[in-house]
Amino acid sequence: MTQFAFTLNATDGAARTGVITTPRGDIRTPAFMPVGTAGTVKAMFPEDVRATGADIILGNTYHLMLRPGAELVAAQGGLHKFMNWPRPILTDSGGYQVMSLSSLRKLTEEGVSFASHIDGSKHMLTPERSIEIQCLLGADIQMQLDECPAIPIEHDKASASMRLSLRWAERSKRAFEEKSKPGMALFGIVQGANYEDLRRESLERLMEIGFPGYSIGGLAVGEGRAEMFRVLDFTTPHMDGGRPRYLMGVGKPGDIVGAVARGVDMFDCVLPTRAGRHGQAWTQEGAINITNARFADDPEPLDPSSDCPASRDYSKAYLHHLFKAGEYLAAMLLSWHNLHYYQQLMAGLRSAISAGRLAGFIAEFRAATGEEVL
RNA sequence: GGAGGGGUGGGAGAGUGGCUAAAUCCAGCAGACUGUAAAUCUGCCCGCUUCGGCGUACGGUGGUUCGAAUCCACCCCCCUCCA
Repeated sequence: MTQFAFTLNATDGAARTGVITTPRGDIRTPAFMPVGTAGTVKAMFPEDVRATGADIILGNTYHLMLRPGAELVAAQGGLHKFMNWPRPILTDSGGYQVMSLSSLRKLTEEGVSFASHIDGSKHMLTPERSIEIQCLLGADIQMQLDECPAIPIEHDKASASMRLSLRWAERSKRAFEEKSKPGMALFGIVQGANYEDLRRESLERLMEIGFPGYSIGGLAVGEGRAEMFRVLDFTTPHMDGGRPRYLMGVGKPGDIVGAVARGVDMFDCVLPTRAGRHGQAWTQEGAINITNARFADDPEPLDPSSDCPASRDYSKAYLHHLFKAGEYLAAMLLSWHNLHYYQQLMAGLRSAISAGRLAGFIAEFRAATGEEVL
């Protein structure tokens, strides 16, 4: 049986391209992973997600725990079968909800106690329970439970939070060794806000514990692009070069390009789907909002040269109309287009790194989109 | 012809003497969204503005009053019922 493994194929400066192999299929890196929190990449059919070029998608421990329940998903044959996505799935541990649902939870050494945002019922998420749920779901790549604090945060608070996440990393690994099946992988998550000493301490301790991949958490949480890149600059050079590096929750296209240049291999973000549902589309010329009045009579598609039907076969005027009319197809087409744009961007990055021309690729990206990649 | 009801900002529709440039919803115009409580949220939405304000406004005209979308008179228009 295929085990979890990471193979580097080429590097260009700090940037790398390679393949993560898993029993459910390969993941080409740098990889963008669409987010399918509640067992669906919103407004997308799984086959269309695949057609955009996605090798792996995300699921979420907290949301699937509440509804429909991890045991139910397991009884239905696991998340892959349940949602008809046979390829790799990475699950977040619920750590992000520690931040996004901070008003609905209590944090203790033991874990996080959530009051369900759906019905108020109480749910205790410990590192052990989070891993148990991720194993019940059948996630191929799992995340340790962590605390994801927003930036800015004082050094002493960031330090205490990071050390809690480290203790949870150890507990998560023990639970994973007990519950997981062959071929599954557990990633540790580097925390420490925007403090170099804390990021270094977190990383060194995690590498002592030992994981098959390392996530960088707690970024894109209010610090801004330049500060995020500054944190990456003093973090990725110290990471295990033989393991995949996953920048959690990132990001905008320019964020991804800059992070790839700094040696990150994996990304996930709700932006292409969420912003797509809200009318924002990324194009070769940068981001546009299709609901703007200027597109009402624009007969051009988002990208006539694309091989994505959503980008190629529908005019901006039609997409504009669908949004104005509140039609479901509006969200579907723009989610599809954006996911395709992101996957094309990743494919472009991979081939540029393979060819040793990443700098040129970035220069072209900056010139075309006006994005500051720094 | 008679009786009754009503005319408020692009639309619907509150408001019956000062707290009203006028609730609320919709439409419109922009913006935001980063390990998804999001098909969501925020701002603008009479004109001008140096964003502090200023000027005009609730069918029309004329009154009452310190003050009127709100009270009075007449006129115009719409709806319902009766003939």
